[in-house]
Amino acid sequence: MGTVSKALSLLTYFNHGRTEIGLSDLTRLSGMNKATVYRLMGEMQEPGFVEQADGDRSYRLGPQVLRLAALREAAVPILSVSRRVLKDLSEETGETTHLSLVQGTQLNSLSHAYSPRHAARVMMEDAEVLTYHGTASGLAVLAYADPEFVDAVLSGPLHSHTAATVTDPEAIRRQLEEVRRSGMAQSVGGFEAEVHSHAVPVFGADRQVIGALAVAAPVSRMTPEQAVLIPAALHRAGQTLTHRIGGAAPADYPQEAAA
Amino acid sequence: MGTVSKALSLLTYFNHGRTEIGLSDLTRLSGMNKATVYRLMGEMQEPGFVEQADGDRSYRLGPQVLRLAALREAAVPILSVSRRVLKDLSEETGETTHLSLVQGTQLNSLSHAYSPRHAARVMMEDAEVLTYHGTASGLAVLAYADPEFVDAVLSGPLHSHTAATVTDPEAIRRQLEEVRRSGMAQSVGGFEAEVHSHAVPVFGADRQVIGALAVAAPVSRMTPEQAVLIPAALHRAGQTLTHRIGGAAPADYPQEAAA
DNA sequence: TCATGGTGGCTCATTATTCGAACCGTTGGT
DNA sequence: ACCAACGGTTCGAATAATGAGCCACCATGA
Repeated sequence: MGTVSKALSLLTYFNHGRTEIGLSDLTRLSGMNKATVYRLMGEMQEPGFVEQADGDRSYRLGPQVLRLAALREAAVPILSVSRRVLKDLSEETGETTHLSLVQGTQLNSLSHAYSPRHAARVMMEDAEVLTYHGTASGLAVLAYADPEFVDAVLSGPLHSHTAATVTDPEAIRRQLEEVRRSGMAQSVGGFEAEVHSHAVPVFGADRQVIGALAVAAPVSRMTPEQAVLIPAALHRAGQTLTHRIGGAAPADYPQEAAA
Repeated sequence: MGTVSKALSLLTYFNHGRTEIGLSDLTRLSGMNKATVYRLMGEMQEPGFVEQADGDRSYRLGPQVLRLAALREAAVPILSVSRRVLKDLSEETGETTHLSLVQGTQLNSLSHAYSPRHAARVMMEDAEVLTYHGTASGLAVLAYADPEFVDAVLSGPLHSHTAATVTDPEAIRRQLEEVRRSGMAQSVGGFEAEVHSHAVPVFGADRQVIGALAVAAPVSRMTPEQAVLIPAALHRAGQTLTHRIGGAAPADYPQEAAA
């Protein structure tokens, strides 16, 4: 592994539960040498990609990443475009909606919207890591990903989030077939109990899947009416989003909602 | 310079005018060897920090930076907090307001708000690089920065944006004295002609200056009434923002607006 | 008082990694 | 057919990364 990859991999240990990490923790998490981690973090600290907290000297992400994110949005305004789509979809369905994007080998939720219609909502956090096998979004992405990528994911360890999580690779492959047929993935309690999620893939300019758009509702609210309305609205919203970001669905992607 | 620094420095060449850069351009901009740039970009591409456009193979920032920015906001919610402060300040003053943050050796505008009161507004873009010597925000930061940092900035080349830009180091130092006395920086046409800017420093938890909050108005609207109202409102907003992000002003920072 | 075990920070001989001139294969303009 | 510029690749030489180990510091506590 190159030095740059090592340095960047250090940044992957930051998440919502761990927004600040000390030097020793970081060496343990990464398995690298302490001096190496120290030097790498020092180098990333100079331009402001990470910074050290005041009290203890633990590291956290720096302000420079905000600048890069703003420029990324300027180049590919996926988040700003998605916010509108998410908001409209939330209002139409009355449920929580969220967008997740493929980033390297992991899938991250990056934007979400709530509907004011119900007090009980499925809560979301941005920058949360979603598993490919245990979420509707993950399945929607896998169904349209490269076969090698699918193999890599399914050959790895498949963690169970709830009792309802499907972890058998063959069963998952059968689910993917079904997703390709309908153009939509579903997961009932696979990631969090009592949550029924629908998800559709979002495509980039090269017809490659880049993420997923999802609606997450409490299972108790999934009435027959909603079970028709949500897939239809979600399918439309997915096509809108793909189109607005300059993307295009592959030729075999179902043009009509058929869940 | 270490390999990691080199890799990260490549990311600094991206800006609003250049959101996609080809390999050759990047080698010219950085002065590095083409093979070096190629390898570095390749390494940053794997985890999704940069990605290659479809048509030509030019590079642009990748989706991973969005995740890091979301986590940075989770750790230090400076942008989300500032949006409220900026909005209130814009409404109170009737003018465009913006927040800029120190990132390594440069100052970047990162968030802004407009007032609906006037059709003619000073327009802003996020992630724009501001000079320290030619903007009110830059002067506000310099006035409270480390002396070594000030020396480094003033010993470098000082570009003229307009005919009114002050580029004489000694004149700038006198301006900084004045800023420290009043707690507020001003620039009339120093960055863009016809724009009168006020700015106050924003401080972090260690009483170090981390950025600046500014109001930018057309010179034609800077009536005597506004010339009193803006500094007062800005001064208050700066203290609010510093406080809300868990920061603290140094002991010698003026507690009352005195512009 | 003096270990003990934790932290962040740093050194330096060893070694693996990066560097860069030169070279491909394409593309696009003339 | 030519030339120039592009992205991408190679390989010996040179440079930069490595990591065991040390240091200072700060708790805790026997």
